[in-house]
Amino acid sequence: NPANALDALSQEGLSEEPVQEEKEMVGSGGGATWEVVAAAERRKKQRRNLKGHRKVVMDNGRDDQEAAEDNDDDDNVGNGTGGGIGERQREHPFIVTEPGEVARGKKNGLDYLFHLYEQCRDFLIQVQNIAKERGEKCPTKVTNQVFRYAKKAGASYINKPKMRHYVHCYALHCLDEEASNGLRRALKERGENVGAWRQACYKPLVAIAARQGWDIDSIFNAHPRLSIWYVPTKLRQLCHAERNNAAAAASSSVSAGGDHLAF
Amino acid sequence: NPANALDALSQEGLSEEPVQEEKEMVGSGGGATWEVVAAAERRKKQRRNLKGHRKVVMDNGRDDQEAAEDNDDDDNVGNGTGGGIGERQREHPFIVTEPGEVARGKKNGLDYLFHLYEQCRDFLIQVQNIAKERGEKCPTKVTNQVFRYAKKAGASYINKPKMRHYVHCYALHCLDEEASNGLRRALKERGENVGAWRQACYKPLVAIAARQGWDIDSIFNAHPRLSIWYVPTKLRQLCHAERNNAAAAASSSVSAGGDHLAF
DNA sequence: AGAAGGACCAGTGGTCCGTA
DNA sequence: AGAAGGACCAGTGGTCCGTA
Repeated sequence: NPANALDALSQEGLSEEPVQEEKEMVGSGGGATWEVVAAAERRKKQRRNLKGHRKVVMDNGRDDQEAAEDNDDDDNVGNGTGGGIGERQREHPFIVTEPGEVARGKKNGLDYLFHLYEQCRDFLIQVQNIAKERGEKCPTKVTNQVFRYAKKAGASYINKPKMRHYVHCYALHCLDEEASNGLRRALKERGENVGAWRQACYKPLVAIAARQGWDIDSIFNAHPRLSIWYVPTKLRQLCHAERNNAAAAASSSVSAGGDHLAF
Repeated sequence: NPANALDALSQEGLSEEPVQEEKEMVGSGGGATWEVVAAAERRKKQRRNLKGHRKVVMDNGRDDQEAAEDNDDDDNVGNGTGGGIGERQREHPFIVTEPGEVARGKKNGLDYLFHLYEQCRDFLIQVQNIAKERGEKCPTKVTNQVFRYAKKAGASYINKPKMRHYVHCYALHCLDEEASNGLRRALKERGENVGAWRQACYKPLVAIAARQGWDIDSIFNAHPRLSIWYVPTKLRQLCHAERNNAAAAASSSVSAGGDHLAF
């Protein structure tokens, strides 16, 4: 039985491919299935490399176009970026905290991270209400439109790349809070960084999917707070790869050991 | 009580706006609500006019890129474009036919139109099955991907603008086949063209929506064959406008005549 | 004049990679 | 080295308008 896709998570960077190529990939433990994905990825990268370097557009002034709509009430309940007006700092990085623990220093904790997901949900509900009033198409997910709305409403600390990056961590928090809490305590104790915690969140999620017929989409959709988030690509790929591994294991145990039972 | 939005359907081209501007608009019967939409539309048109004329790219040869995948079984059950190989004609135009009636001459009938919707559904199901097998995102609606798949599978007579154009006609056929059949017979008897029939399909649909709390999205979603189609913009707008009219009528009858009953 | 559909365009989902 | 997020890009939903 080859290394399964989950174990491959801890092997990133060990492939023959340049390290950069394998980032966020599911790993090659599954064999042919993942070669296809990896090949598509390579082609994409190549296309990109044919183009010039990224344009850099900086505008240090305020965007006056919608300044009037800004809402300066900062209901950022994490440590945020402090009170510096007009400094436009980044948010403080996350650290692994236990449930209930407040991050000290220029850091934000994981309860704060999960709180951001709840805030996005509130913004979605507002966007939905406006759409319904106007008789317009009503989003069922947290879309670009919702992120734009959040920004206009003053929640400049919410952005799409960040929220998408940690969706599966929030999923575990929603689907099995006990497991999520345990994982946080364990990773904190080991002194791991946020990236390691984030990686570690995949495994219990795939285990949940295994118990529910591998249908990660319906698992997301069945949970009221989770259903508004797109299933992350990598989580979907992991579930698929593991389902194939499980099926292969089952069928080989039938053809090898199963004979004794069947006849 | 001003002309309601549905009656306004038969008034297209009577507005003070240039005729072209009002095409596919809901009508101005509703007042302020529709002024906003019309204004947005005008701005859009203006933006477009600032740009140059459309580029014209013609390639009269075959697109060899995916010729190998072509499927020459023509299961077009309508009159289609006949057997001319490599002629690349358009489909014959639709005419208003009664249920069961086959169009004669270079025309296609409405049963054939509805059959195209069923074919799209079959193509969607195939795309969904492939996506599930591969563990990829699985579309729930007839998307660009499905139209592309249909074309590759040889159904070159299916295209997005056509299918979107008549979605609400198919909706009526799904939701109230009796009413749909009656409308077809009536419009045929009056010698109306397809455009007139298409316009006439809106009214009974809005009446259905009225009976179901004006929620056209949930009406579509509740029907297994209809749920795979996006609700057409104009139908959504008509339902919204009529809901507002109905609410206004109800509230004015409360404030005017309702007094007698309430006190 | 009525109709079919190639082609366009604004804004999407997805995430890379220059930045701090 | 680890992380936050501006910015990019391929492919979408929507439908106009040059064409037959």
